Amino acid sequence: MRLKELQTQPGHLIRRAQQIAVAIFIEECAAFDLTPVQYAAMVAIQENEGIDATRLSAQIAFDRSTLGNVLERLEARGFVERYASPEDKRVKLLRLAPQGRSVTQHAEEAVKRTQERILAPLDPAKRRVLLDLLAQLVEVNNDVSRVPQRSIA
Amino acid sequence: MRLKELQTQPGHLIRRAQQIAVAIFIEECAAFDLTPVQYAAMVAIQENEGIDATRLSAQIAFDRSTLGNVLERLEARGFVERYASPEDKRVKLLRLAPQGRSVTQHAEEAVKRTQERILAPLDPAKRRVLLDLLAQLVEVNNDVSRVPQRSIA
DNA sequence: GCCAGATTGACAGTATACTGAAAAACAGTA
DNA sequence: TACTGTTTTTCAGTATACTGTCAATCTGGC
Repeated sequence: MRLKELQTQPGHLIRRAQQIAVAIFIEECAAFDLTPVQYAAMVAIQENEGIDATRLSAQIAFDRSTLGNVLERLEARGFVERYASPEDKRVKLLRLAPQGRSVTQHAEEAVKRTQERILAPLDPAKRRVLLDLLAQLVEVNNDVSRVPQRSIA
Repeated sequence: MRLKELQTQPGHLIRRAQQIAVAIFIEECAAFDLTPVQYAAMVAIQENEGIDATRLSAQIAFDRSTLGNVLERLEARGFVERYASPEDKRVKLLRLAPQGRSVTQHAEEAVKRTQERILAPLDPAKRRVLLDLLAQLVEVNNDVSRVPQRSIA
């Protein structure tokens, strides 16, 4: 395949879009030193206090192993607390520490700006179309990536 | 922000799409043990024999540090050769080894299948729209990510 | 010819993202 | 109760992706 052709393929365009989306996020959230993944994890934990890591990974579509490292860093920074489940000794439950709640709240504006900047090149009608198409693509292919889908109790 | 809302934002959808696109690529190209990045690098080197790593990184929108590691692995597998430039002692030039040419050629069908599978959830009209919108988004935001744009001689 | 600034490749460090394996703990059944 | 199979976490290993830094080298202006 020619390079020119490869650059018009969905794989390449999606990879570039991801690079750009992350770069904008890091830029906007520099004051909080947060990554997209860390922010999503904290939002999900806040809404599901006492969730365990496996179920959390399904909620935000992370690889389970990756999430372990993310949580370790968030715990080290005092944003997330892990505590043993009283019912199941294998499980560690998750909740936001006060600092984590504070950071998540203060970063919200920056996250909103991030999402706007990602779509800025498109007019409003096209933005809706793009989000709609991406949502379809992700939903139908949902079971392709390793992310667990099962038992989101 | 609510988790439900976050999951409809471009950042999340693009990240999921990237996870899915890579997973499909790895699956389709399992016989060749190639990643999307490695394949793109070899296609670009094949078309630009004697290119150096910095210019290559601009062609395929890689971070230069990342590309160094990718090339190291490709060289170790005997797919790519690095040789000193006769004109500039700082520079190492790149070319495909015979094995690299062979693998690139044989993987082409699998790569095409990959791109089709990524877009499979959408009907042909929507596929064109999605690719068009992503291309716009990527082009306008091209200078956001760290990837070098300059001096694509 | 010489020097200041730029370029190139390499390196160390951090953060996703995945595979595969292992140990601990659990649940259901015989 | 003992056994089997599953679940949960953790670990080691690999591959992008980025930041920042460094030494070697090149280039342009003097």
